[in-house]
Amino acid sequence: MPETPLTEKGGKTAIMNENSSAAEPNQPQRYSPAEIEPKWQAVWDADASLYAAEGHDSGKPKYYCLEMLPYPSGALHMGHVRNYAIGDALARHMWMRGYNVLHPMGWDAFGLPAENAALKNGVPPREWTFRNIEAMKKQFRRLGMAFDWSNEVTTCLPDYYRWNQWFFLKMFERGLAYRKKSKVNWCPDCQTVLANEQVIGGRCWRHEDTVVELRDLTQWFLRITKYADELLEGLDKLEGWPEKVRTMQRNWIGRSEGALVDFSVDGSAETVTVFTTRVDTIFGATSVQLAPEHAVAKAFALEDETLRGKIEGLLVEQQKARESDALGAIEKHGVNTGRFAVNPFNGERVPIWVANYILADYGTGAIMSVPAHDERDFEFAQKYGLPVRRVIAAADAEAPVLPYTAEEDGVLVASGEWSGLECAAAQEKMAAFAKANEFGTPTVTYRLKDWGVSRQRYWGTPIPMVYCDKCSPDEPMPVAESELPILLPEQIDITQTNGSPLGRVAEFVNTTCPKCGGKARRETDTMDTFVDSSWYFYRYTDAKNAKAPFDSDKANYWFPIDQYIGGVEHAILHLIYSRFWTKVMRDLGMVKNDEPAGRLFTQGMVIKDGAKMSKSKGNVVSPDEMIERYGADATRMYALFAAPPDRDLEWQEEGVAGISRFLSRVYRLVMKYKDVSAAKAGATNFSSDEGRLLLRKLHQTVAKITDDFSGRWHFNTSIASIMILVNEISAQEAAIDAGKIADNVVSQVFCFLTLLLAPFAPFLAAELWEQAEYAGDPFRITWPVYDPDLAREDEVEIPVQVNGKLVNVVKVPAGSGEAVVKAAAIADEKVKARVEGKTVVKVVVVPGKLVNLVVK
RNA sequence: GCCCGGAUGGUGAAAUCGGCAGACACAGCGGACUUAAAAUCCGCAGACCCUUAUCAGGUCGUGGGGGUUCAAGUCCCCCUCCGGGCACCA
Repeated sequence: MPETPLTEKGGKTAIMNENSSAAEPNQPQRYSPAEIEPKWQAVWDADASLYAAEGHDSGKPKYYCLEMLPYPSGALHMGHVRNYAIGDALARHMWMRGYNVLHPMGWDAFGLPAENAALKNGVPPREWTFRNIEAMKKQFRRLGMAFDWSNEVTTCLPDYYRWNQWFFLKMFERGLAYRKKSKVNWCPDCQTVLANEQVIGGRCWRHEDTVVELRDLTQWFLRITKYADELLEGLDKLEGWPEKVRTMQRNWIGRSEGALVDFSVDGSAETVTVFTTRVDTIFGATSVQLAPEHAVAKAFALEDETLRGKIEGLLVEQQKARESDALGAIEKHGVNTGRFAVNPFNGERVPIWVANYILADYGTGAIMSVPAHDERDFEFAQKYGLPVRRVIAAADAEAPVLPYTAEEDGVLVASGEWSGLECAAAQEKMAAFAKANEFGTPTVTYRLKDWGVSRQRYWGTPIPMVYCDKCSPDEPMPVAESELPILLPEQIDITQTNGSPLGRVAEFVNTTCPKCGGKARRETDTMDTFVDSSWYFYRYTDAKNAKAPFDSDKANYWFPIDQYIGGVEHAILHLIYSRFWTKVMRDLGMVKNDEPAGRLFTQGMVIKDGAKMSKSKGNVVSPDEMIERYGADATRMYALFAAPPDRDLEWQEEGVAGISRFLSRVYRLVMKYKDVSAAKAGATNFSSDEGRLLLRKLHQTVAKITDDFSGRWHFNTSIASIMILVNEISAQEAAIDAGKIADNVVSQVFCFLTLLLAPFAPFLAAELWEQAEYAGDPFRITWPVYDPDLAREDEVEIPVQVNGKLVNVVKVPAGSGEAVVKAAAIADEKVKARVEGKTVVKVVVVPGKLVNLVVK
């Protein structure tokens, strides 16, 4: 290849001017992602086995690298690009490190947008969904994502959702799936019920502006609360998960230890059971407060028309506050029922009130009010003139005695036989006493509620239950396992929006009773789509299994997921459901692991002009546009370079252009020296200082990037270090041209450079690998091995400080001991000048780091 | 109110274990090449002061205040602001 400066510069200019890449002979080609990328895309697409996971007998250690599966909305957005660029770099790196990698992809394909699109455009949901899947798969391929498509999972296919139904039946058998009437969240936009986890700040998770209503409906629930303690305790062991996510889940589960205490209702057979975390303050209880919906409150209301009206008023206030997410700010109102409850500890009669701030669905829906030691109770007591009675001594005897003491800890007073006990001890003993005397018990409550999975929508998994008119019209009966899948009818009219669309499909609804063979109706609600995503990653290990959700041996080989990557928006939703599902599957004997993922990484958002990209803000940057202009390699590499992966990333197109320029420089350099491959990456010899320098920088870069992959994941600095290496190569270009650097050094430099680039810019790496005629597939070649001897510096620069201020930098041989470093520092002219006329009090020498002279 | 993050040049950021603050880029400025522009290549670049054509030198500087230390972006205490989660949860 001709290497005259003339052709290098002049030739290149000419080509750029003509905007043509069809280089004339003797003229170097320029970097053209538009040509390289489709070429390699075709090669990779042609061989489905290329990124397929190997069998259990591969002899390699396994590595399950997983990114959260996308919803097929129609097009990938930058958040996807970032998410999958991180996962793909990791997967490719692990392949290169010799692991058997599972890196699958699928589609979270059920859901409301498909129905909405159908309503809007008249396209059947299935057609809309598959059209989108095709478009997005194309984008994935364009981006060069190394997914194992042989294990693709599409949740809206009967092959998949039949197992949702199967799991549902298993859960029903074990009492983990049940039906009950309760207050549920209703999104008027979605026209369906939502789980608690899908209500964020009182609003729908899909409709930020839509306030969720509460409705009384009979719904299917999954008993996630059975696992509440295990879900909570398991968090302590999930050290590979972000602390933030663990905290969010802890808050969500909301475990609270306390006691139940029965107050009998004076002159009635009724009992009011209160939940309290502070049973030690019970001698300070001056009233009992009931939620407006409490059964006892309702019973009182039946006897008293006026009271009923007032209680209903309180309920309305509470519901309004709930719906507008203003429960915390509600003005406390209450009504005295005129009835009394008896405190079982001291036999005292205290008035029973109904209050608007007491929630029916937390604890028992009833509390004992202790105004002296609870701020809310104090506020209420002040308003209605209820007595305030202190039962915990002030820590400071000198402290003025205020009505509301706020003491939370100390010694009990005015509490009968319990006086003198420390609060903590009293809590334990009093709860035990209550239990022994059968008027209470220690207990634990949770904020976590069972997972409501019924959706009054069409595009989802049919719930495999039937109701027989004859046998038991209100009792659901499971369909036989052999009947599965209960197919979702495809040709249906969904233009009516009220009620479950399936209810209008006679051929779906009408069936026969599994018990009596008579007429029966199918359940017409479908399952929450979060059911689909709760176990999809197990299906990836055995996606074509027609006899079971997956083979246990296969799942046990791959699980737990070694690295799971996705957005933090699923910290509670998807990630708590999947943990639950894994525990259920474990208890069914299907898997051995307790947790689905050993390590979780939540990447930051992609923002533009300081705000999350959204259509309404008009700040959306399309990945296609970026690929069009700069190529897929530059686009994904920028997504990794612009910020560390866990932080938000501000998208700046100039930055993508910068990465593209960098890749052009790499391309030019590798192409220029590709013929210096005679020696290939063999033994190294130091023919010159320049060669040694270059080799040192190379091995330092290998060390740095290898380290980043194994823990820190600061790929922005990995890429920066490749840039530094390339800058060094550029700086040594003249030396290479002058023959001062041995061919085998040059060869190793370019060979390793290509490999280091491979996880970040796979298309370019593949092209350069081929151009330089290196052997094998670069993505299966061993990751470059760092040689500490080559990476070691001969000389190090040691900053010298005087009284902590930098004065100069001295050079000493690497590994110099304290005495040498100190001598060099003291001998330095600048240091001498600074120290002159003063006394050196102390010399701090940190070998390899710095010297600090303390002078007076 | 409680809990978890975060704040570093014009911008994105780096500094991994307490040891040269600002690596690497983007934008900018200057230069080379060019009739010219684009592209490319080379160089400059925290703020301020002194000098002032330089060369060189000095002071300050990682949201604010205090502390520990020979040495603090990093550790400790207090505070401000921003993002996120939970919230009359008894």
